[in-house]
Order: sequence, then structure tokens, then C-alpha cells
Amino acid sequence: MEEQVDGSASVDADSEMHSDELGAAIPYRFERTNECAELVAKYSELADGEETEDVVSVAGRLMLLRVQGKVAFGRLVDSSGEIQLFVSAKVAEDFASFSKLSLGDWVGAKGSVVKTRRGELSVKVSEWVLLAKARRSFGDKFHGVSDQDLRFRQRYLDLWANADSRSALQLRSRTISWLRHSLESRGFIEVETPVLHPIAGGATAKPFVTKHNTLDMELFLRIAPELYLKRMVVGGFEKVFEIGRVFRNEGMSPRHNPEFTMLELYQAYADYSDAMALTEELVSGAALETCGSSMIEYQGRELDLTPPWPRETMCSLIAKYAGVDVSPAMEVSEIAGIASKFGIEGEPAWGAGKYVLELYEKTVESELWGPVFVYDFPKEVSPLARPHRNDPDLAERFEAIVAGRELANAFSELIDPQDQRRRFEAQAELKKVGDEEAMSVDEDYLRALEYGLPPTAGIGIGIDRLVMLLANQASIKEVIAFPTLRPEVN
RNA sequence: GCGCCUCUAGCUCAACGGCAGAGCAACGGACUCUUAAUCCGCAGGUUCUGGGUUCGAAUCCCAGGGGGCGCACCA
Repeated sequence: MEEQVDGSASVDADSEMHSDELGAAIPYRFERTNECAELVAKYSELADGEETEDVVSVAGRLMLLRVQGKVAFGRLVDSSGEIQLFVSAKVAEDFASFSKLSLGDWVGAKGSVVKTRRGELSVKVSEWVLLAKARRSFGDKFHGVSDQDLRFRQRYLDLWANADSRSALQLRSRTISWLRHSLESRGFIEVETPVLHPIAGGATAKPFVTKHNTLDMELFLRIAPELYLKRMVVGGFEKVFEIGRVFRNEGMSPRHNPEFTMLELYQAYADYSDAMALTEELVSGAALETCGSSMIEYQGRELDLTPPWPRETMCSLIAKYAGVDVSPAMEVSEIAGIASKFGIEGEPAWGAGKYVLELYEKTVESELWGPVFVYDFPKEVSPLARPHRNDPDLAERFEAIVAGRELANAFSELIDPQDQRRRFEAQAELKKVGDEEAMSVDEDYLRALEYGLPPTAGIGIGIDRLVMLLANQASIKEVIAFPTLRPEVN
């Protein structure tokens, strides 16, 4: 019997054949000789009406069907592209059944490559086989699916109906693949570090909490792989990277999903200047690879990713956009007075560095389009970054701002275990007074540092945001196959 | 979490206080070169849910739910 998943009327009656009969008729494999796009490229020179003797097999989903008496035209879509099926009652086996196929059915077809009189490259079908029945009907064949809720809740519908949705995810795959190969060719090796962390570290963010039953212990889904990757460097892996999912229990928006993909890389003997050079090479290279140019357009605005990118210190930007000279070396009361003029009301735990960051975020960040490296962050708000070689109140840290948002965060890594302990303790103090995102003291990580971390540069790049940029997508949901949604209620 | 917008047939949308409709899909039929084919026929509804106002509610009001955008938080 046919299965009615939710009792909706959209399931076809399957009047011809019951589901189990249909299932028995479906072959276990299908020998395909060519993808659609291959054929389209190979036979582009065929003249209108020209027929070849070349027999091919194609497979895919039937997206359009025009039956015209004793001849039918179907649009077959596979993951490479599409090609027309030309089916004639004179030539094809079981023409009658073919003409009764529904949109959305999967078929495999064998036949010769021809170009129709009207100039459409086609496979002139001699044999065909049903590979899957679409028991629920395809939507509007012209408008496809546009309801956002439906598109993301039943993403398979969106992917099947909307070529743009497919191409965004294909671009994602090419981007990650290129990054991986690019890093490998630079001598980096890919590693995998734990997703379950006993202490959520490496970033300031609220974690998801879970529990291991046998160990009877609380664990956190990682908010960053940072501290484990630096342990790898301590272990002698001089150039490492990881591309993986991280989880942050925070708000959702067109730029935020609770789980997202981060590229983090660590390079021994390098500093944040090297990291800037590598960041711009990786991002512009990915653009060149996926878009064919390092000059791209994002949401109607031009974006030139060609290196080198401008570099601006945080304090100089505040001077430029807010017109005030501030520094993390100032007395807290003084900078708090300046900040209050911009509507920033501080908290007792804030030092001057925190005020500098807040001023930057309030007055500068939204004005930047980029690409630009904003560098020299206050040390106070950069608990894992090494102090600036020329200024004890700053850290050698930068963020890459591209298309008005943070794309990468990087620093010369803090290598001194004693300093790291003090920074952790300062964070723990913040946590005590209610900052849920503040870090905890990670004794195991401190012990690793005591064995010696060489000078190291580290970079984190938000992969989803990079793909959004390259795919010209405004929402992070577009570049994640299955974005987080509220549960469906009946 | 707060604010604004939105939810009608499988899909895309009308109707905006007065008989719930169209196109596409599906189903039945005609048609030997179509391109969102065309033509004929048939069927399809808890108008997101629950209250309220009204002679009468898809439409107005209240509460709840889903989604979108903005703010906040963050990458």
C-alpha cells in the first residue's frame, strides 16, 4: 500500500500500480554513460535537425514534459545540468507510459544524440526506465518554490526546483575544496580535534551543554577548535588547519546559524603580519577560483578582494569615524566619559580596552565595507592574543572586514603560560560577575603552553560567510544545506 | 528576547467586511518538433490555530504558532 506520510492529499493515488509493485519494477542500478552537461558541451556544434548515431545513457529528474500525440519532449535534470529527452512512439519502448510520467519522476534513458529541428540538443530515447516515482506532486513548474519556510524546511524541494539554490551549495563545495588544497600546497596538514570539550574555550561565546553518561560528566560542544589546534603546534605540527563545525548558543540572524563552519589554521614561526598576507591570499584566491575574478559584486556593491588589502589600526579608525582620540592606556574614567557621549554605558568590570572596542563597534564597524584589516585590538578583549611588541595595552590581533562584516579573526598567538594564566583569570572574574561568554581557566591548556609554544600565527575564517560573499547570498541559510529551524508543529 | 511585516488548494498567487477563485501541478482525454507547448474535461479548501466583534470574517480585534526583516548578541 502507498504510504501517506502526513495524510495530505498531495500524494498521488498511484492508480496504475501499487507502491510495492512499483518498487519491484525499479532497477537496483542504472548504467549511465554521460552527464547532461557533458553532452551539451560535446555536441554544441550539431546543426538543427542533425542526428548522430552516438548512443548514450542519461539519468535524472524529469522537470518538464510536453506530450504531443505520438511524440514527447521532456527536460531531464541531473546534477551537472539538463538535456532534453525526445521520445517518439515510433522509436521508444513503452511510449504510452512515458507520456504519463509526472514531473519530478526520476528516469534513466538510452538513445542517440540528436538536435531537434527547432535546435534543442536531445537524447532520442529508444529505451527508458523509471528510477523513482514522485509520489508527491511537483510545485509550479515556472515559479518553483519560493516560500522561505518551505524552502528550508523541505530543502530537497528547493534544491530540486531552484537551480540557484543548488549552485550556492556547489560553490560552497568548490570553495572548501580549494581552501583545503591551497593550504595543503603551502605545507599545512589537516587535523581533527574534539567537538566535545570539557571546557568551552577558544572564543567568547555561550556554548551548548551536553552530558556523557558513562563518564557522568558535563561536556560542551566546541565554540572554537583554537586551543586544541595550538596543542597540536606544541606537539610539533608546525602548520595545521581544521575545517569544522562549531556551535554557539546565541541569536540567529541572516548572518548567524547556531552551528557554522570555521576554518582555523596555525602557522609556527609566523606573526599576525604573515597572517594578514595569508588571509588576503586565501580569500582572493577562493574568489578567483569560484567567481573567476578577485573583483566581485556583493548585493549590488562592488568588492575588490585583490591583495593587498588596506590596513588600519582600531584606534586610528575610531579617530577617523568618531573624531575622538582614545587608547586602551587611558584612565577608565576618562574614556568612559568619552564613550558615554556616544551612548555607551559601561559596566564596572570594563577596563579602557573594552571601551575602545565598544567605541569601535558603535562608531566604525557598520561604516566599513572593506576589504580592510582592522588591527591592534586592546589586549583586554583579546585573551588569547600575544601582547603587541611595541605597546603593552594592545594585542597583535586583527579582524578582516569584508562586505561590512567580520570575515576573519587572527592574531600572533599568546605563547607565555604565565601571561595566559593571568588572562584566563581575568576572564574568570568577568564570568563570576555575570558575563556568560567569558572564558574559564583551562589548566590543561596552560600545561601545554608550559611545554613550549613557538611564535605562532593563527587565523579563523568563517566559511559560511565567505561562501555567502562568493555566492552573492544575503542569508547564511542559503549556503547551509539544512539551516537550524524551529520544529514543525502540526 | 523585543519591534515591524507576513501566513489562502500540492506550488505561485487573487479576493481585503458580502457566494473562497485563477494559473501551474495532479487526474481523464485530443494532438508527430515542443521550449512555462496548446486545447477540452475533472477534481482539489480547518483561508496557520484558538477566541472575539459583526446580520455576515480569509478580510477587523485579541492571544498563540511558523517564517522574513530589523534591533540586541555574535562569526
